[in-house]
Amino acid sequence: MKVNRESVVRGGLRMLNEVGLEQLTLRLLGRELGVQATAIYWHFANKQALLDAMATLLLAEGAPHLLPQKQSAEWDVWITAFGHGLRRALLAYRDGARMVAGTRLTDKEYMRTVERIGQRLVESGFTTRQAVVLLGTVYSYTLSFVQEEQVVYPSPGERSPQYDLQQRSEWLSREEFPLLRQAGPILLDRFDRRYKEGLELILRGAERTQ
Amino acid sequence: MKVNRESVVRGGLRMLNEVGLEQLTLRLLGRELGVQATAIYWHFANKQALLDAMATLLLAEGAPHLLPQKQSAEWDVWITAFGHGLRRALLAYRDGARMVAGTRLTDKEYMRTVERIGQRLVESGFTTRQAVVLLGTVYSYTLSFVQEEQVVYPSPGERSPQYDLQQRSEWLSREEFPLLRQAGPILLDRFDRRYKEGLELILRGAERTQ
DNA sequence: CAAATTATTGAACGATGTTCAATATAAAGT
DNA sequence: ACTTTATATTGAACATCGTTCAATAATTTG
Repeated sequence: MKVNRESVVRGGLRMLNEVGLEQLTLRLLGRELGVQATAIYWHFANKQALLDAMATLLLAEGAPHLLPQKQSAEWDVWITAFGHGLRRALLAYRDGARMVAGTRLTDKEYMRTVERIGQRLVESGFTTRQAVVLLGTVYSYTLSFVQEEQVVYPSPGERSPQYDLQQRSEWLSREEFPLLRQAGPILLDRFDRRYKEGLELILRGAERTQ
Repeated sequence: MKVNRESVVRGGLRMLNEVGLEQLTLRLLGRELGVQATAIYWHFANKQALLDAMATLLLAEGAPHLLPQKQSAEWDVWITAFGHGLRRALLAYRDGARMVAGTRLTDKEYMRTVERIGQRLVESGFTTRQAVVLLGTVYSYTLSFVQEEQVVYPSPGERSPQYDLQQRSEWLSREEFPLLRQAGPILLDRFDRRYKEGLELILRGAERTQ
């Protein structure tokens, strides 16, 4: 078999979804591609470089969904689309958020999109600094949120048995942790809803600087 | 030499600061403690359990600084103290944020503090859900922010040569990325300032729900 | 002082990322 | 068509890692 940079990256993402980041080894990927593991080193300097490329492709694939339907939309619609689009892109692959968190981007596809959103913010009256801070805050929030989310839901829909709600409730005594006890369902269920609410918090904060 | 759970955890954090998460091996830690690596397995089921304990201690050490000076302070002062205190705790150890991001807490010390802050929020008029969402958003934002920060500054004060500002500017052409080009200094310098501004964004958003 | 518990050792295992010379495959030059 | 060069893959090997486990030491208990 013969491979190239792109087929290795795509195979990497395919295997990532099947076995997760921890179990994604070069030997496994080689077998998937019908090639020895060492052949990958012809296309990538090391495993980290491959992970960088995988993260870059993940974001590039998601980039189109980071923009709102109507280009004429208000700036807050742009930010909302950015946040939800980014989350969706990260959720598209198992351990997507953890992978992206540890990588350096090597591609400009995603950057072009961020540039557009930033420029839209500046058009709306934000200073460059305010726009960068706002985008950075949404990015950080989203990346970390999805990292947590993917610990509870390794693959979309299938919940890890590690995070049992019942068990958590028993561990936190009613007397000492009345609030955190109620927090369980909020933190571990309905991630969609909580993500939206956190994003709205940032959004409403930005409304006041704009 | 004889060790116990605590001396292993403290030694682990000491070595973490010296060599970073990647280079922190059980053999190295064993040598530091004057013991074979396998002796650690008497005190911890596996490496992840040790990392969990290390993360737990990191947060427990930082817990006192998550509270404001005056208990009578307004709720926004409590949130600010929580954010900055958490960031400070994560920065206290090399790769602190990355370590905490991948662990499950096993101790209640940190939780007690979060419980208090949450209760303070409820006293101030937030619903339980609003308080949990607010705290969760600040937590996510901070964890991810510091993860980025620690890539650029692996140890406090010493900047990684990987993230050269000059180099970044050259990579991003002036025509295509006018905004992201200006974003460089904002994103890679003065992390203190940018963190504060991002936190204020969340804070001001919360003011409107309260 | 003996028995039982607690803790450490040292050898070993399987797996991983990575290196490197040898070799095969494809492209380019004559 | 044949040779040369560039591109890509192989297979063996290495060092290191987390981890297991029986043997042994150190400590506590009866």
